[in-house]
Amino acid sequence: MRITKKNIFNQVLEYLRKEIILGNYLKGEYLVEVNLAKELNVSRGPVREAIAKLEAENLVEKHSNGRTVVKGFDVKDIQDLYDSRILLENHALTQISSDELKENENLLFLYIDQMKEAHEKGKRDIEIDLAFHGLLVKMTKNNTLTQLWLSLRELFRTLIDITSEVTVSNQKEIIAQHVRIVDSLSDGEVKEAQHLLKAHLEEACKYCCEGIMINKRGEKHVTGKN
Amino acid sequence: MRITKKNIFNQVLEYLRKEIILGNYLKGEYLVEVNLAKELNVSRGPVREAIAKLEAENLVEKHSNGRTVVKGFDVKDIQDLYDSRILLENHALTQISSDELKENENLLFLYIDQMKEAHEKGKRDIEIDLAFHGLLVKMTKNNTLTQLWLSLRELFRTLIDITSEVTVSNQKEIIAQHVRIVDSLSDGEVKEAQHLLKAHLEEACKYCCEGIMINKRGEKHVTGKN
DNA sequence: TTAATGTAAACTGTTAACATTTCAGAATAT
DNA sequence: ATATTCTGAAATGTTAACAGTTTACATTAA
Repeated sequence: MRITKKNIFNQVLEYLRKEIILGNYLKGEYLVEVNLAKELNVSRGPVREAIAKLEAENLVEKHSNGRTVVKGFDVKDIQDLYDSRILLENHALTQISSDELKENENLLFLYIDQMKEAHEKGKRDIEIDLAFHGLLVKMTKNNTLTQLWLSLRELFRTLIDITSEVTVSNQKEIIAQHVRIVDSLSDGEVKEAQHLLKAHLEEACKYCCEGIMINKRGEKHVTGKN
Repeated sequence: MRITKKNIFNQVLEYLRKEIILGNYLKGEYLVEVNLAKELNVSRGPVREAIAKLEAENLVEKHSNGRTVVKGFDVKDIQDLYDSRILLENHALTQISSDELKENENLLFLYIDQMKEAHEKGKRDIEIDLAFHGLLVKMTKNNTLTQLWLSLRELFRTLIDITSEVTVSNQKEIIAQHVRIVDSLSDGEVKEAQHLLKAHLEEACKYCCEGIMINKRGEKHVTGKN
């Protein structure tokens, strides 16, 4: 990996997150700060910070003796992630006040327009997609709910990033689904919006699993030796 | 605060978490690594780590310039926390297989017995209480759901710890509610279990809000000056 | 007076070194 | 042979110093 001088911690984090998801670090493998620091030509500080974040993302586990072991990542984990995201976002839909919706409707449609724009250029704009879904949660005004959603955000960003070659094709349908969700919400049809959102995310999950399978390195359980 | 030689990072974290919740650091106030390090007689490393965790707990916010500002904590935040916990745990109840339940029923009742034991000694065992609720979530086998719940755990531990003088009185009722929840689950009455769990946590929330109000320092909005 | 510019202090990001704990294997005793 | 104790290596926890950026404020120009 090429590490530039600034924001070292973030670069290390993104590198490790991607490698674990892709299976280049295997379940049971130890992450040793000194070794990683040497490999990546950085000091232990940023590596330590990155590992702490990976722990919060459930990709590694810190033992009581301080050592860090990779938890691995497979299709089941993707499904768990999407299941939980469906739970959070569908709950969010029930908690949005009509005032709050009115205030943010324009922004929701702006995001939709920006996705259309990107799609016309043959691109997929992950950030805007996540901003759209994030706004649905933010509109609840529930700080904890928002925080929980945000704690999954980077993981989804990486997942979508890795699998974008699979998902870029059905961008048009994704955008249409976003429109339908907002329309249902505006009409006060919360149940309908929930149904649409669930289907939307389940489809995304399906494509994501496919995309990961394609890119993932072959599984092989490693018994924990450094 | 007295800082002992080992596990400095954790001590700093718990100190800061408690202080922010109690309102001894106010909304808008800056957390400066160098100052905190001097105040607590430790180096910046552990302080940095602690601040990163506080950020994940939504108690502070890191600006793009790197500076850390306290987000504050009030009754609304407690309600958000409990609302989200109800969401996670009630969803968990729907996802527990009967096999999984059979396997863990004994452990659930063990926790209940341990709470009874503590109660007979006039104590309240926070850890066991949290272990009980945590097991409900773990039984879903959904890694993400479990992780989300765990990310709230320390915050709840601190909250319950601060407010334990209020909640220790109704320990007996809390234990009885735990029993009823497990019984409903065992009978396959998931809806009933959800209803009981929701009421259980809403009551806990109420007592927690009371307890915090008693212990909290008077609010005063500080405009962000170091 | 207001805006622009320069500068020292304050603060974070990063690195490197020191301290302590944990681990693995050799040496010893039973 | 098996168990136990010792010892050095390896890894984490912590500290301290360095580098770069941002902030705050004084100075200058319009």
